[in-house]
Amino acid sequence: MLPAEKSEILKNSLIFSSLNEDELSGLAGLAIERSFQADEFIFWEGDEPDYFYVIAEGRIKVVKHSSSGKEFIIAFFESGEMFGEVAVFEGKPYPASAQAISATNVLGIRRRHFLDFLATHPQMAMRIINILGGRLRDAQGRLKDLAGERAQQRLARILLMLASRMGHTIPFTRQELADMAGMTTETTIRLTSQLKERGIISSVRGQLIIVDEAKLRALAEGPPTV
Amino acid sequence: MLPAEKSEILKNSLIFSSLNEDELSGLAGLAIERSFQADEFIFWEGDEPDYFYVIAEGRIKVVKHSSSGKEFIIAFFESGEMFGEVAVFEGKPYPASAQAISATNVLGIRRRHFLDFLATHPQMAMRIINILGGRLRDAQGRLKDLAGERAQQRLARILLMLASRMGHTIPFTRQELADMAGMTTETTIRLTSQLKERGIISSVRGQLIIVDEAKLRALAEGPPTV
DNA sequence: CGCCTATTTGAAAACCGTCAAAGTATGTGG
DNA sequence: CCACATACTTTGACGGTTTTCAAATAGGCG
Repeated sequence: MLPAEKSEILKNSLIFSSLNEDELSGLAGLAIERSFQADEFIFWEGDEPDYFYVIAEGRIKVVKHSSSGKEFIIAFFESGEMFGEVAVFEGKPYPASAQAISATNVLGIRRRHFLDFLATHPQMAMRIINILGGRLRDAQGRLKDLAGERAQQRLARILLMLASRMGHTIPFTRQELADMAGMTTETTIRLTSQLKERGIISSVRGQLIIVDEAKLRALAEGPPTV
Repeated sequence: MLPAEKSEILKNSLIFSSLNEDELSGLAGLAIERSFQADEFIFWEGDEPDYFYVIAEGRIKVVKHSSSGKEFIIAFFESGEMFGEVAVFEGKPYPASAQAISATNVLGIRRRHFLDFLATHPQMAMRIINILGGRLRDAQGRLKDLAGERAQQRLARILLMLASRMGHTIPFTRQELADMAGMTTETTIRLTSQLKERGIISSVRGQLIIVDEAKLRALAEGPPTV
């Protein structure tokens, strides 16, 4: 891949879009390209955090496994987004694994290089703070949901969150939705079947379409007002 | 309160400890002091994020309420720690409420002042990034626990987390532990009773003492090896 | 067409929540 | 110093939501 292409990818990313050409090509010179097929792992929980990544193309999910082996999807990311950054900042092993959902190309930047870059680009640090803040807010909202809401509401909220990022067509299987909402595939199927009967969603194999967002939003808010 | 006292408090905080005297007194000049009694709220979820806070003395908890009114403790903080920062960085309403656990004094710094300060102190920004990264890692671990682990293991992990921060004597009621672990008070009591029978903890009203940390750690890892 | 994966359905059971009641520290006021 | 109020802890029974296990159906790709 040409350096100019790497620059272009970085320019299109959420974090680096504000950099000028010189800064971009400086970073691009440090970046390495890696490609993954669907289901391949970019890194595993516990690995040393040598790289932080920006997605050039494709989608990845960040997962953790419970002691019984059940998978939980902490987050998923698309092109332009970064991942693996928390471990890089702290210098501790990755707290979760990253796995490609579809064929994916990423740019990786070495921990050391990235930290040096950050130290010399204060506005970049502020941007990172904002992104981390947003992710923290998000995680805390999900914590509350998992602790206190019923499966029906958790699923509705996951669907709304996905819709706000990707539009009304949601390209995930029931199993993936289940792993995001912290429930079993069977439960997700039973709940989505209900939603289909009520005309709130429609679905085809491997994806789900939100038909009536207003009703879904009402469901997410609380139990059907008695 | 004298400016010098405010400086002293900031100097003892986790985030500002690396600042020099001039920087400290500059910040101290911007800080206001506020006091709260146990159970008073410092701010409510949804409030405008005018201030970010550093604890001078006391303990606070950050809570969210589920749609059914159940309380969930997202985090708690002691002297020297900061809270309310996520909202301040993003300029969006506080995502959770903050409530004093005991009599508490805090220093508040206005959003605008703090952002200005950050922009001119890059090493401070890096520190914030580290703290946010740590909190994010923590939140993600808890997400996985809530989604995939049994009540027994969740409780054990909460106790271990508290022990690592406060020592083996844990000054929380069963109800507070329940609100941290995402379960009911009754379930917490039943589980702690089992732990007491097995000699892993002892307890008096309002606090709990870890007697056998090794066994607790084994429990936290997974179901008792059959 | 056949295989693999995704979706669906059913029945039984487990875990934990809910509700109710009672016991036990702690502190306060008389 | 005792009595009472309050909050924390404990216990039991029951029920509901969700998981678990099992089996069948259906869609897409080579």
